[in-house]
Amino acid sequence: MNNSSPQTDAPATAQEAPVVTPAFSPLYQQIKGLILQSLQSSEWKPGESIPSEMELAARYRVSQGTVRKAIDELANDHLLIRKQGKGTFVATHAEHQVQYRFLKLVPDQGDLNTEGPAQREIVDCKRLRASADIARALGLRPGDAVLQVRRVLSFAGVPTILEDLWLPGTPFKGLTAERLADYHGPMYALFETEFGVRMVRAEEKIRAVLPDKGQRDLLQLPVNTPLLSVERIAYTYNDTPMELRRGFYRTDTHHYHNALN
Amino acid sequence: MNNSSPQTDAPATAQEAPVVTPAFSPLYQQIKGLILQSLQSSEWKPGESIPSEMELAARYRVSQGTVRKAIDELANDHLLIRKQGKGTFVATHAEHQVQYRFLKLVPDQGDLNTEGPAQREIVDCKRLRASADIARALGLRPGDAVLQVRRVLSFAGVPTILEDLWLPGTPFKGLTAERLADYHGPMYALFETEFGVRMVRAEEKIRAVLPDKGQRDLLQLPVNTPLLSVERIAYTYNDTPMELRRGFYRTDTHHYHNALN
DNA sequence: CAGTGGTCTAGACCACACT
DNA sequence: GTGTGGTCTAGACCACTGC
Repeated sequence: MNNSSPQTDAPATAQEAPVVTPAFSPLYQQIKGLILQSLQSSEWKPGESIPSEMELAARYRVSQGTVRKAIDELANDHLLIRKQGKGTFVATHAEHQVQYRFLKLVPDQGDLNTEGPAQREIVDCKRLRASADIARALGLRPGDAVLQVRRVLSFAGVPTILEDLWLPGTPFKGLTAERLADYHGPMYALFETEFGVRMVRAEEKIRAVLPDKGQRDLLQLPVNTPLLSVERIAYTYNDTPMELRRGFYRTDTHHYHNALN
Repeated sequence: MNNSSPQTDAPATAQEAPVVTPAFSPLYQQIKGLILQSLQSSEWKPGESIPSEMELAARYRVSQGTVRKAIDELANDHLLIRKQGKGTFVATHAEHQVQYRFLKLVPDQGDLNTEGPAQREIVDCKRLRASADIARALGLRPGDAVLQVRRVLSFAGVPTILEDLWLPGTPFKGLTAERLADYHGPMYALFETEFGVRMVRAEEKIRAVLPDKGQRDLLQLPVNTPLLSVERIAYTYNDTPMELRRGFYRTDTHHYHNALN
């Protein structure tokens, strides 16, 4: 736990030794790493509280302030949630607060509350072998088993989002259209509780496209209606990609909202 | 500076007295507010260093740790930039690090470095009276003077972005097409140095649209090419809107990149 | 009331940049 | 070396929650 041999140290005899050895990791970063390990190994599960700052300080033999700084960063990354007077909890996609953390489509008038919950329809759900680009996105090899899901989300009865998504077959063994349809709540919450896969961050590439006939029909669109194409890769711990999602959003009544800070 | 009369206190005799008085503002938040005032009043200008933590602690009669926490938050908001060993500096849009902080369009292959800088062409720049929607967005009254700018950005010679932007007339008195064309560097950097207006955050509404003929010609597009419509409102201190920008992005060679945390 | 996170302080020491 | 921000500690007290 001291700095004489931090994890990031490179052996002095390494083949391609770096010119400088920037390796220095503060104690609180190391603590952060240890907490992260406990989260990954499900020692503390989503929704549960983790030990108090004092307990963790004793466990890791550091001061409370150091644990605090580690937790601060994890809370900032939305991996933990602090609740004054109650404790620190493992974040979960099931909470209403963060229900739509990754969905940035909002109605032009009103907000998600006035609009009410989305109606979901699973169009398709099947296992198949990963094509080259799917495999690359998910860090798999072409031909590996993946699960493909297609669904439509409607707001106030109007089909608004068409999504295709691909999941690696191994971690999601046993996921079926029925289980998806039966589950009421965010899809990422189901992934957490049923498969122990927690999505912690994502990246999106957004384009304007014209839908093909199949997409147009599913969304009941007139011809020449441009759609927002949103390609998302969602990551679990360790920057491991766990989902590729290609969404097509109607933007005549909704828009993609983004805050730039 | 004590909590007996924080800024957020509400008079007990207020007409619509809240049921609870949550008014409690930590010391470091008050310090943050004081630093913010100095930034607004240009006591410290963009690019300059602010006093050291010890000096500020003495000035505000608090401990260094309290000042540190205030600065931490301001650095997180990108209002200040900390440089170990050198000092803390007022953030500026002129630095290469944050040059394109608000532009999320990136090339499909390579990155901004391989692509090189954008070519800019000012198509139009004129003063006019604000329409109802422009006025609403900028917090003005319809008929107030505004500056309207239209420009095209090209990458590797290919027109890629068409932007219309509106600025409130008063703060930007003296801005002309010539000054815009002559200035080499980010537009927001010019706003800082020439008009003392620093943009600190922005919000964007993104849609997929089909361009009209005028837009199509300026971007030299074939018919039926959908574009990304990006409507941005940029704010300076105190959440004061200072710019409305309507951008149209080609997304056949580029995409809008967004990180979800 | 006890237990939790949140704030504030004071002091020591480390890493980095300049001179 | 000196001054800057960055880390770590230890202790005191405050605010919120639930018993």
